[in-house]
Amino acid sequence: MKLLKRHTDYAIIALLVLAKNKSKKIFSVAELAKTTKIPYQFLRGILQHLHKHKLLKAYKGKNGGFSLATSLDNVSLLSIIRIFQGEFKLNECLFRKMVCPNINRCVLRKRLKKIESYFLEELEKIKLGELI
Amino acid sequence: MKLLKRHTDYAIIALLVLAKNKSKKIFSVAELAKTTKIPYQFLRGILQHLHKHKLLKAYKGKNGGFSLATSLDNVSLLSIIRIFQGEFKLNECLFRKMVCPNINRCVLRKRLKKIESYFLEELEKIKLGELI
DNA sequence: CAAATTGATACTAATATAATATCATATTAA
DNA sequence: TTAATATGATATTATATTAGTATCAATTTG
Repeated sequence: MKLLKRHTDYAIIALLVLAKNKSKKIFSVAELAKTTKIPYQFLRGILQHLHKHKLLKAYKGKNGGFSLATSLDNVSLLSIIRIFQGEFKLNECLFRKMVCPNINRCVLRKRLKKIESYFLEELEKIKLGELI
Repeated sequence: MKLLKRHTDYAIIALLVLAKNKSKKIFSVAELAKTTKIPYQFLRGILQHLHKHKLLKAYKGKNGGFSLATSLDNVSLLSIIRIFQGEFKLNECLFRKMVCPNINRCVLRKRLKKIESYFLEELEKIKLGELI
């Protein structure tokens, strides 16, 4: 079972290309699609998402495109995952409340929550800046 | 993003019912489906899977059914997840080798592998026996 | 004003998950 | 012995998620 979706993968690849070419600054989707070999329309959607989440600046019109809005040292792997995959939920459908009528007391839920928390903390620690 | 599939959930529910009714021992799929409200055919497939993986004994013919093949103290949450979901893969499609031509040296992969390992170890520690 | 670019959104395709149906085989009890 | 009742195996269908495409509107710039 894959824990990372293609969206997440592509987003990181695109962000790293932007970070590696600081001199150029603004890339159009077409340029990025070409250098990364990510399907143009798909990549467009991804970059628009990153823009909505303030990770990219967008420039409309001729010679427009996207540029990094922040240093990747401040951007965690987890933050990208969250944008494209939402939260990881480990105890989501377990038992559908049959076993644990009282959620607060349920030992299992607590343990799962703890595992989940560690997982998220570690993914938060990984910054994209380290990958350039 | 849900990390547990319905199969896993249902499997655990069924196993717990079997463990809670030690006196009865053998349950048919029909009985289990009724008490757990899990769709009959779906549950059948799940129990057949658990049988294949030696967690259940199967009895064909009239008055047949399934019984626990082992104490749930020996059965981890992870083992059930593995049966129905396969392995969790955290670094599966990350970068499609663009960033890391040398897998062995890649720092990111090592870190992801470590997170993954902790995750699996903790899920292995949780035994279904504790949930009865 | 024309060309190039993103914004928004609707659509299609592929894959994975969930659920159902059915025929074959084995067992048991009347 | 045989009819009823189970599971074994497997094929099929339905639904949801993920992946990818298309398009029109709005904006910018030369």
